[in-house]
Amino acid sequence: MPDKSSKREKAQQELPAASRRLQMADIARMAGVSVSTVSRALAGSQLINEQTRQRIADLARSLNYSINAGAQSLRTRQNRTVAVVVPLDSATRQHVSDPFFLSMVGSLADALTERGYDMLLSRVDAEHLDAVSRLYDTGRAVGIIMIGQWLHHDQLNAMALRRLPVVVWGAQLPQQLYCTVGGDNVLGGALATAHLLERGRRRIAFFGDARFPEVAQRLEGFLLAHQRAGLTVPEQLKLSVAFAEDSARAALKHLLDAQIAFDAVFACSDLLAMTVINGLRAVGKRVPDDVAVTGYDDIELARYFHPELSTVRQPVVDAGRALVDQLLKIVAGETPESVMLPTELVVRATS
Amino acid sequence: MPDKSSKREKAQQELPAASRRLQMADIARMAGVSVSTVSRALAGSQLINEQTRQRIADLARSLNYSINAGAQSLRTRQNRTVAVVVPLDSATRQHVSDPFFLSMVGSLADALTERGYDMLLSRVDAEHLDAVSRLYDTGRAVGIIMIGQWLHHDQLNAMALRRLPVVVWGAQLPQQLYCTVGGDNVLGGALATAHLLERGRRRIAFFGDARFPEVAQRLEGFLLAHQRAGLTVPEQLKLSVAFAEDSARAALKHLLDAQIAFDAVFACSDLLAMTVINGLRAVGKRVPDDVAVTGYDDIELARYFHPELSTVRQPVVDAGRALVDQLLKIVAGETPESVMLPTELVVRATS
DNA sequence: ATACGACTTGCAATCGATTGCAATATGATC
DNA sequence: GATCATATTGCAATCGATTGCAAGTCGTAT
Repeated sequence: MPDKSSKREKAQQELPAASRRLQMADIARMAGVSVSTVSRALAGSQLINEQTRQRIADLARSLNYSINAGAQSLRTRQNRTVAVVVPLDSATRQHVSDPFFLSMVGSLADALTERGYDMLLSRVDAEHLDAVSRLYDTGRAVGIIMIGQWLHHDQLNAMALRRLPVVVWGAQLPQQLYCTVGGDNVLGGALATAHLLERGRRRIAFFGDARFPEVAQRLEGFLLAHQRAGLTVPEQLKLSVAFAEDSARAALKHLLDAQIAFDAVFACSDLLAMTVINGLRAVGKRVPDDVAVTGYDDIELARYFHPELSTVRQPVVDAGRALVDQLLKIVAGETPESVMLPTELVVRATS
Repeated sequence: MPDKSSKREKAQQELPAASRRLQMADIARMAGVSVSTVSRALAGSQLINEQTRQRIADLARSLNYSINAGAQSLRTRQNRTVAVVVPLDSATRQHVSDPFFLSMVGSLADALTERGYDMLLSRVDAEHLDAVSRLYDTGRAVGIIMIGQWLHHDQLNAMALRRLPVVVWGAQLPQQLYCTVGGDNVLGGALATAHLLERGRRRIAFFGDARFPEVAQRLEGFLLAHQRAGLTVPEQLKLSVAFAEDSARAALKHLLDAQIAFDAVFACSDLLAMTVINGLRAVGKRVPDDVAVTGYDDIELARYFHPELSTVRQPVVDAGRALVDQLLKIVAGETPESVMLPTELVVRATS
């Protein structure tokens, strides 16, 4: 090759070949063919002679060569990466470490792996949720799965309007432009409540922060079950409790201090339920004899708890699959419906 | 522009501009400057007139434009993504769902976010661990963090030989070519054991699978503590227990059925410990009165357990930071030492 | 009026792959 | 032996950005 080379990009040439990342041109040179042929061979094109193809494939494998993802996706305009976003609460500066969300991440990782997708995991400040779109705008991911809609209904709608491929784990809301996958929270709330009522409990305290859509729906189910039983719920028993340990402890303390009678607690997460049970135990109340408690989520450790926790199961594995399925549909240009997954009550020992 | 255009790539032009992903050329056209200028403006180059820069930046922001990551990393040969790998056990076809690993993922996500890196999360079949290198070979990630070395010491060494930037959460081993970050397992094992001995326990059962390097070291500490106290451990009390619930249950059943006396259990994970405690309770043994139990990891739920679990804390947050730090050093061309993080005993109610 | 330097901006090559079309080799057909 | 269809392979443009160098503008000193 004559002096067509410029002195522009110099670093490359001077490095010892060994320490450079292998690229298609290297394979081509070693195989004595052109880059096009290597590209086609590795893509399994019919155009390439079977022997050549095999030879190139073997060579590439033996050298541990793999195609540069950036270059490939640049040229083909596609990639196989999905962004999963776990919003973190900047207000409390605390990381969303609820085991339920973590297990959802695990389930998503599996579902994506099954389908040959990679997962880009981001924690994003819930206040700057729009930063999420960057993951898509930069072409890093073909779509976004958000775990938890929290208080961000409007922002999510805005994102959907911008035509961002996004699916959200959460509740279905009226006026919702984005696709959600979630459990049947009304049913879940109703099931747990009806169960407690059936057990003869009449003063069931609700522990949850109804600003969150999912919790609001569970509250709705809670009230519905009472209504069906011809009962009304005193305001005192509807406690606004954040998904945080001290919040649950404070609420329990409030009930006890104010001497508000209650014989059951419907907690909106298993962690809340466990905190409540431990708090009750600390003041000498027995579970479920004095107070029955149900949780929500059915995290793995609910079975390990003592007494084993009665709870409403969220189908994490199905959820992971469904979230991925719906997202891929959106990516494929469809506009899939939101999905509501079946929810079931798991009665164990705390109720 | 004259007829220099070919009919090759046609899709692009015909699409309504709205549905196409915005690119630098669009911004350039709208701002009435060249692509180079936009590139420099967005990169904050001093070469660009401040007003122009501001104008372009505003335009880009208002249009929600962000630079295509693939093209950028192709050109600059760098990117800000780290792959985190959670091996999954293909033998049992079971997903590694231990809360400890999940919380490590969370901690890594935080540590990476702090440093402006994205996290690519993969679950990889432990049998085909070499697939991991693909994440690097394809240029998708600048380096790899493996959570758990399991039984793959040799494969990890091989990867290090291939000069893959990789850091592993696990134990330091002799002849180790890769960088690890881990707790002081020998110390951890010794601390818990010494504590149980101090409490007057003399027949402590060890629950763990010593094929795993970390567990082997905990066993070493376990034996060391006995030795220091002038005691020896009967073989019967060293039980090989996998990180799985049924395995723990079976081991406990074996102890009881064979009427092997024991007054304490040192379990190599909190999940194991909880399983043991529940099993003991099922047969009417009291914890810690009849049998004291300590776990390992100090997962968040250890505090929620009843009785609250005594355990050896693994510093998950520091671990995340350290793993990231070491990896970035490797990426920067250094060859950092392995890190051993401090380990402490947390005495709660089960011992 | 000319020249020179300081600022700004644009041109065009480049990153590592993919792919339409042209080019070549091979064998079959007449 | 010339022609043509078929099977393989290579050339060169392209994806969306970055960046060295050239070129342009403007003010001012000569």
